[in-house]
Amino acid sequence: MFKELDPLLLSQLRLAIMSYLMVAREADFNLLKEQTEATAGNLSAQISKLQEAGYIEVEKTYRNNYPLTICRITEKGVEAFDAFYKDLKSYFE
Amino acid sequence: MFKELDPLLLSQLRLAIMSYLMVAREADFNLLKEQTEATAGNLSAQISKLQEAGYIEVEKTYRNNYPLTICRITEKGVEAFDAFYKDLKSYFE
DNA sequence: TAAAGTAGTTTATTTTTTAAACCAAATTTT
DNA sequence: AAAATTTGGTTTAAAAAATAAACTACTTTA
Repeated sequence: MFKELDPLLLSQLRLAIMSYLMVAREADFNLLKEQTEATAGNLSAQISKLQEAGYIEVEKTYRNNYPLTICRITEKGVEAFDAFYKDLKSYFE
Repeated sequence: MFKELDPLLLSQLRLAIMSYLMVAREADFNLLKEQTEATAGNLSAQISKLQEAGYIEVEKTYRNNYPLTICRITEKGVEAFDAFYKDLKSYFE
């Protein structure tokens, strides 16, 4: 009847991060912060969870002498997002 | 960019309950338990939350000497479900 | 009448979320 | 050139949510 929904994507902020990355493919911390309107702490925490799950990869580097965190969606992340969308459909006929 | 998602519906079990009631309009406790494959405790807790929010109305009665809990979706519940679906779309283009 | 089943509710543990505090380095102000 | 502020985050800790397990109350069966 109802499909299991990936709990990692059943979260507004993590879904927004993934949704943005599905299109943009990569984004730095501040861009994600602007796009999702999240607080830095919450964003940092949710990025870590997506990274641990292997849905995104995170590169920590520097730009103009400031730390720069770049997030990229992985193939696994794309698959999880697509599956989530498909599973979600079972809840709306 | 991304719409706020009703936290009450951003829960697998509550969404399943509401999804079922969107079609069936009403269901008793055991039917919901079967349809959603939830444990009784979890179902009881989530029904209470949906009731408190006014998304469903709950009638406690008896049938064949056993307690019978009937859940019905309200107009507010229908609106919330429709709005949730609409808002969710912003995450999938 | 004791055991088992039905229909739930309550309790309590675990997980999640999220705001607030913190850190290190860079920049600006005085 | 200190002191204060800003940037780009991370860590912590308190609050909220999810859920399994225990419990209640009544009924049926053996």
